[in-house]
Amino acid sequence: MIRRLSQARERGIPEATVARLPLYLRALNGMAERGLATVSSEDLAVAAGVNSAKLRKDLSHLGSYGTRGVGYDVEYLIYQISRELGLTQDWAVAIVGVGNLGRALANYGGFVSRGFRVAALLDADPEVVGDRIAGLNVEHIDELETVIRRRGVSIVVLATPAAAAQQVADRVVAAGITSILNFAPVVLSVPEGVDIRKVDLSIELQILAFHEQRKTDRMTGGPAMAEEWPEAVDL
Amino acid sequence: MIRRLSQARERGIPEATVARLPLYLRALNGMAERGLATVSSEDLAVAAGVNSAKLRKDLSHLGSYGTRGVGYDVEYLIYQISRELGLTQDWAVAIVGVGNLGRALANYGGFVSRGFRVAALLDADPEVVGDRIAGLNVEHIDELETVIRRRGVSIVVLATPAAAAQQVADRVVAAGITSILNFAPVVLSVPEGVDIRKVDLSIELQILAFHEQRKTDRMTGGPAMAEEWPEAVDL
DNA sequence: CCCACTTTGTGCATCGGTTCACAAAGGGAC
DNA sequence: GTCCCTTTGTGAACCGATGCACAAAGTGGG
Repeated sequence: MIRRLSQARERGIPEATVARLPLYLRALNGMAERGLATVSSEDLAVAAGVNSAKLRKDLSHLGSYGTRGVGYDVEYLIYQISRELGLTQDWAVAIVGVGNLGRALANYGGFVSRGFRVAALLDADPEVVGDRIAGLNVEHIDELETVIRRRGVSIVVLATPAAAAQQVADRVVAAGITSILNFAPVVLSVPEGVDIRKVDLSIELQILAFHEQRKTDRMTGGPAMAEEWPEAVDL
Repeated sequence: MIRRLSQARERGIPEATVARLPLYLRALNGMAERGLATVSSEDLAVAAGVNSAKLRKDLSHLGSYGTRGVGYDVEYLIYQISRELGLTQDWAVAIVGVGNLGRALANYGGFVSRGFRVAALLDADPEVVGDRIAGLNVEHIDELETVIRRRGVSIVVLATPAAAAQQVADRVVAAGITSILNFAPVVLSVPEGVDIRKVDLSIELQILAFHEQRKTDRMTGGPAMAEEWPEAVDL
């Protein structure tokens, strides 16, 4: 018996591929809205901003969903990617920390794109507890464990000050959460098995600055070449 | 003549290393505040959440700044990394799009950590133009080119709706900007030589969902294994 | 001055990811 | 049915990044 499906599906999609699937999904949704029925790897690759060989290899990790000579069925591919990413179920998300950023996240519409639902907002500041934001009541951080349990929260977004993040992380992990999106500028330490993704504005800016500096250096003929430590520290 | 410095500094720090330098810098700043004079690669690596061999290799790309048997001088290393990242000069940043997110960014203190200064806020909505946010006047997007030129803006943060992002990107590029931090959920197309970094909440959540699903699948004995396309589309 | 100990810097093996380039597969015309 | 055209799926070469493991370099004690 020749197994036609799932030659490459014995559990294990490369991390780099997983990170691109949401991109493909977004491009596909745009195409579906514009009424396209099928799309070639070339066109989809352009829309997603990657090269077509990479796109095909990525999709091949999910299964063999294209038709040679034709391309991919847009709706079908949307379904397959959504399923693979786990977006056919809906995920209850709790946001901890309702400062400027937390508020922005709560109100961010596209964030509830598909599959995600903000189920709770929590904060430690009695000043904001009770406020109504994006149709939700802000609850006190003391309710954290209860809220997670009662509302089936499985993903927590940390938008707290840096100083509070580790402490909150410990509590949500203790409450059984294994997926955290961290906006606080700290390195969180969590037990194995807990996934953390980090978004850090400051780091992104610094990376840009590095490249920007290099670009302007090039124009002005390189850096001062022997820019030394201001004090008299000789190597 | 044996060149003692810059064996490995002939222009070209790996991208992966650049992305970690800000992490090291943050950890080092914390240590400097606590009064530490020197630090070993092992300790710094733990603080930054990486492994020590990687840390040493990263630092070796900047030069040979450690002392065997001792470690690294905290202040000196802070200076070297800052210089390499271009943080010894200050960068004027403009934020375009003053919705919830733009506001949060403008107010985000740690963002002006060192070297960055929000020099302008711009928006297309006459409703918000003129508002005072984080000590700055919100200006109309028509002023974009003027503001960039007059205030020496070299990094632009896009926090506009998805639909407006490409158009704004075209304008800032035309105005000479080559570094963009994009928060809008679109793939921007820009000429070669322009650096774009993208922050996308929705994508991060989807990646988390993927892993979360996999974890729960494992517990319940794998996915339904032959979960098919709902309609009668036979492969 | 010498020895024991610490810690850096790096050569090397390895791994994961990207890209090329092409055989295999399907569609459509005649 | 046959031929030609399009497009997928993938083997294989390549490239950058990671991690091990150790020699080289420095410190401090006696």
